[in-house]
Amino acid sequence: MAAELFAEHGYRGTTVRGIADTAGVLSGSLYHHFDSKETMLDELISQYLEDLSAEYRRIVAEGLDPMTTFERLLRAATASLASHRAAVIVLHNERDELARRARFGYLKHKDAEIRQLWLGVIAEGVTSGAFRPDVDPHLLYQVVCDVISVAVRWFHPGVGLSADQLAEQYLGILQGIANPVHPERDVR
Amino acid sequence: MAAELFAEHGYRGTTVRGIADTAGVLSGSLYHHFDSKETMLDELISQYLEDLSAEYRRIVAEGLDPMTTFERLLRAATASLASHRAAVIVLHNERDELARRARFGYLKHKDAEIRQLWLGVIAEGVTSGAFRPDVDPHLLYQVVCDVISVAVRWFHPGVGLSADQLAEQYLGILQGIANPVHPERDVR
Amino acid sequence: MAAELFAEHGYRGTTVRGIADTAGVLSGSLYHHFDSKETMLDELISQYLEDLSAEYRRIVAEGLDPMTTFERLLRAATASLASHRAAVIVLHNERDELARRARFGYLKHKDAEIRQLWLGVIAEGVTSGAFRPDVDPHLLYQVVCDVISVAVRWFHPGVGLSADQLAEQYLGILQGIANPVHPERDVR
Amino acid sequence: MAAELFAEHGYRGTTVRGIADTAGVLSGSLYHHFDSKETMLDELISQYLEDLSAEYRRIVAEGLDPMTTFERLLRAATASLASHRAAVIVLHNERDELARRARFGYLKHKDAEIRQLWLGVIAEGVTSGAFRPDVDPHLLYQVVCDVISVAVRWFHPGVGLSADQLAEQYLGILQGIANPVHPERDVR
DNA sequence: GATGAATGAGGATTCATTCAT
DNA sequence: TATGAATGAATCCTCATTCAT
Repeated sequence: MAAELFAEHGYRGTTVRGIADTAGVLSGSLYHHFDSKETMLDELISQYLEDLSAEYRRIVAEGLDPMTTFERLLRAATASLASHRAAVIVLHNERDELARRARFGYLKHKDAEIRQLWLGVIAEGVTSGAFRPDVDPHLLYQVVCDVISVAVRWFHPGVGLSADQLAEQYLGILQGIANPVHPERDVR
Repeated sequence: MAAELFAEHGYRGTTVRGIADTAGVLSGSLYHHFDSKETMLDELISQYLEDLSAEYRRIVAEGLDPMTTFERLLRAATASLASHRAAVIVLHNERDELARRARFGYLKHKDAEIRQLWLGVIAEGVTSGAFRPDVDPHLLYQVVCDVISVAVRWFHPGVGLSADQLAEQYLGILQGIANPVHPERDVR
Repeated sequence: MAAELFAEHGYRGTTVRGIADTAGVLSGSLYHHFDSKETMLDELISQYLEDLSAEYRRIVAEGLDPMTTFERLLRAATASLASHRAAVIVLHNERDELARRARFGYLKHKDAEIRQLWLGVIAEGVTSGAFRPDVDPHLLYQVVCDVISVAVRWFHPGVGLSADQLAEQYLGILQGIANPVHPERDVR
Repeated sequence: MAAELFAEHGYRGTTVRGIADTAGVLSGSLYHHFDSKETMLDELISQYLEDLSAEYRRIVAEGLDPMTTFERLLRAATASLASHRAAVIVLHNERDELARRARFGYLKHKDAEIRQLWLGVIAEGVTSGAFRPDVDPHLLYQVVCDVISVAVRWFHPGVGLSADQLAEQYLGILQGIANPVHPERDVR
């Protein structure tokens, strides 16, 4: 309930009274369930990051080849746009602001963890010759992150593309990363 | 001065007093120069959109082939990340909120104008065979927009990549849009 | 509480903090009970006009002769100086200012309604011969309004004249409106 | 220039910048001509009271009979509605507020002076039998004051009644004060 | 004399949070 | 657990006044 409001109006733009109204109670009553407005935000975001990184670890643990793993990670990422839509929006919008608060120090660590995971896959792809040798892993990761997190603004599961179709479109556009002289050139 | 604060803390998160402090005056003094906090935001954004769309029109008016025009548009876009950094950030973060206010009704019109301009170039590229026939112009435009506007969060002109180098990296990653059977395949 | 302050210092001259102080709370607390300072003013004035015009309609509905009806209206008017003292003062002082605001558009309509009611009684008095034939109904109504609304500045119920005695004094002074050749000349 | 604004929007409702705009200068420039906003108000009001009481004294000094003197005073009063329109409005609206400030202590004295002058004429009228014996001089004076000062709200010299015609209308309505058994009954 | 930027004390309003009932 | 009145700090904005140019 708070999640959707945070997503739509921003954390600052959402009032506790607004959340209470949406929940059908009075604002004072919310404080029997939450310590503070900030706690609601924290639960939303930490839950999302926990789910996402768990899914990523699961995929990598399968030990498939780099291109396939990359593809699965991308599908997991687009899937999260549907399953954790509000959290993705909020985190994207408020990340900088939150990073300044001690309470959200875990953002940096989770970020680093997830980044390492992707970078490992990409680096392996370059090393193994599956990706073009001139792909900059950091930039590629950045672009993937950007494209995913920002897509949440116009991507509506159930309308138009599905999460998987979106992933496939991205893979198509990203054809450029595959090594043209590599035997399994087509990303899909 | 207000621009950087809006970019860093968001419109809501920026106080008029904070702007005044940054400018080295008292908060009341700002009102000699601006009607309101909202006016400062408006000037920042409308100026940026004016500059950007003027540059885009200039490029299209040159009448070069679609792939070259696309490349130039992309370079202009990344260049704006340096020249209008704060405005890009603010617009990206506040667009939804602002779109609800009558005063910022022009956002919708400017958006549509710029979108038409890009879509025209992409469509021409597909028609002429320069781009792959299965490129979805709307999705490609969306991805370009997303990638550019979100890159502003980590792209710092003067540190690492230049704006032009960033554009080239993007073009590399976007190789996939070029038609492999087309004589002039390489994007660059 | 706000009413007395509006009456004494004017709407502009009354601060929300002043109202809160008088009520023994902090200024923010008032906003649990009122949307805004303007709303407090609105409630005060609209309630008064509602009460007054209801009383006037009741009197006219009795269908008594014009001079008696006129007298009763005048008594109702002076009575309102006691029962709605603050509202009368505020409305008198702020009318012009308020009439410019859309929210108080009803002032014009209520004014017209009450004016029509009085003019009807006066006109009937002139037609029936109870009032002097050269009485100008509009001017007479204006004078009555003026005298009543301005009397609120020095008239204090419980000190000196009662509201009814004030009405009688006015009727005495207004003897001039009665038709000297009419059988029931004395106003009282 | 300030006078009309004070009259139209009230003292508090008039800004120094507004006065300056009307005068075609910038607000800072006004302070070469006036100490303060309050001084502008003071000059307006004290000038008016000076002119009015001088005129009243001149009339009384003629030594005519009470009814004629009363009539002349009334004409002088209505004439002031045209000649000192803004001042009449402002004084009427702000009197209570001003009376609390030391600077405007002279208001009380001028008021008392003018009141004594009218009361003397009325009392002489009652004593001499020109006025009805049951006329309450204080109330009559009050009514005259009220009617005059409040008429300024709807009376516009040059439109409809002239100041003199207004005085005559009032005299007609006030017929009731004349002693019916007195030889010179008609007020006019 | 005029300018216009700057002052600084307020003013109305918002809102997360508390707490007695 | 829910209520809703109260808090109090913070916010945007206004405006009479000053003063260097």
